[in-house]
Amino acid sequence: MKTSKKSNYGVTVKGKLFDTMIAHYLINPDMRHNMDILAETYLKYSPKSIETLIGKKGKNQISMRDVALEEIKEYAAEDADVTFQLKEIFTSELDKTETKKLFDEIEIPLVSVLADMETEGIRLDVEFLSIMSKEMDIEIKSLEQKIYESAGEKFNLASPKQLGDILFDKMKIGGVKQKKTKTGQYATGEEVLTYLANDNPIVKEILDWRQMVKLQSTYILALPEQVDKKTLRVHTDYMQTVAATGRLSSNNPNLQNIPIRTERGRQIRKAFVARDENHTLISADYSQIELRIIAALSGEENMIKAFQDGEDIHKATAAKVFNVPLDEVSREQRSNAKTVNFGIIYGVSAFGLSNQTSLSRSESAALIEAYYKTYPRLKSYISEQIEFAREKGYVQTILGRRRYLKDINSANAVVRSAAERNAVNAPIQGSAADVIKIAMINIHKKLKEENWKSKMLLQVHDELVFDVHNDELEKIQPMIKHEMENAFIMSVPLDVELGLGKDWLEAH
DNA sequence: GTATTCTGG
DNA sequence: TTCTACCAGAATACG
Repeated sequence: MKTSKKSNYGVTVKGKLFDTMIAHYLINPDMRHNMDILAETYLKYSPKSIETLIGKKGKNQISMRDVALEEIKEYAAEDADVTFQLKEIFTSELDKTETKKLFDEIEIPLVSVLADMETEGIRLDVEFLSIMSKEMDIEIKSLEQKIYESAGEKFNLASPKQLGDILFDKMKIGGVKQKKTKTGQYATGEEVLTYLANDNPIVKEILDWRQMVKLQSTYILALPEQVDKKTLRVHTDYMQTVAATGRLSSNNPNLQNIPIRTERGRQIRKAFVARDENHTLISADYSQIELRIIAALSGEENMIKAFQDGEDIHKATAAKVFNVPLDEVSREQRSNAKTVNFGIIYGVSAFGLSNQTSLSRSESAALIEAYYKTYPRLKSYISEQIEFAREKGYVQTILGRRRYLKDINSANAVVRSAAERNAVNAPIQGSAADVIKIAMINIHKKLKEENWKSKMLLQVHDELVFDVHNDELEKIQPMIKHEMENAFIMSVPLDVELGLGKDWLEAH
């Protein structure tokens, strides 16, 4: 959402909406959707660019309100004309691609839902982050000392190039043959360093340093700068036409990648708090939504039954694949089954699986074979998706959202395989996006029509975060759960887990 | 502007 | 024989 339905000047847009970017996003999500490109592509016409009026992006760019009316006139009229011409074309294209319903009933209603969420924003405990920042600074400085001492010199730790030269040319860590990036310098990514962590203590220190600097620069220092002066809250911008699968994306700031996986990182979530002492955050999370969708779409009875019986799906998978009783599944077996379950969604290969687990390539191949024996319909579903893509040139979600795969018949095996993985992944990821969008629209409607005080604040792909007035705490929980679990009925039940707390860490 | 790295689902 | 997981955004270095 670049433009919000409610402007900051008290004007509320009414009536039927049509948005050429959203329309084109449904017609072909992989392409660009800005008006200039659309006009060139569909009207063979290059409109007067906005930059000729306000200058290029940057500090010298002026505001449209400072441009003379006479100059604006031509631009504005052309803008309206081009938009209208595109609308005529896209209306028939939506019909042709059978995405009209998706447009009218999901994407367009979602516009005002997102506008309200963006306008609402979420409160940030700036004081908390400031304390965290000071503690982090001390740890970072101390690690830098240690690292420079071990390296025998000072250098720019943030430069992967300099770091690679120090570690591999000077210190000879891990022997002579080291992985290089495509530009020829040493690879120093997380994967490489973790592999070498036991060779020299400096490696672990660098990993720690990297993590802390990341947290400091991307979150702890950056988030407080994004607090709005008027509302004292952070207002993310949801992009509705960026992710080719149908997901939303979030920026300025991105609130869809706030840390959670490491202990140090997840502390940052304590900074996202309820609006005041009369409110509580509720986080509502779809449990395993993508696996449930692939189970339903494939009609794989063994997997469907596991979900219907409310089993731990990774454990249940392990029991079947390794042929052991449910209560004798080891931690490692469950972990490996979990990796394959996720791998299926991404288009698993023996190589990829062996990279993600401690298994060798042949063990991985054997595991995948046992997996398909357990869930035979999954294997045929994957083949059917690829076959569908080859014939039609696209795949689709449960709501008919399309993704075109131009490389599906490519002679280049690498390119073709990537398209085949997309043929499997896009309907799964995209259908999950469809489901949560339906839930968001329905919940937003209820909150408005029934005059709830509580607000929906955030969406993180399979999670919704609400700022709930304490008076409504008991009543809202079953409502949220019901709306999310019944957004789209399939042969597999959807399951939503709720959590509450004064901050996002406690709620999640 | 591109490459690398790392954060999330 | 090779070397790939799917979808994003942000910070930083470097040419």
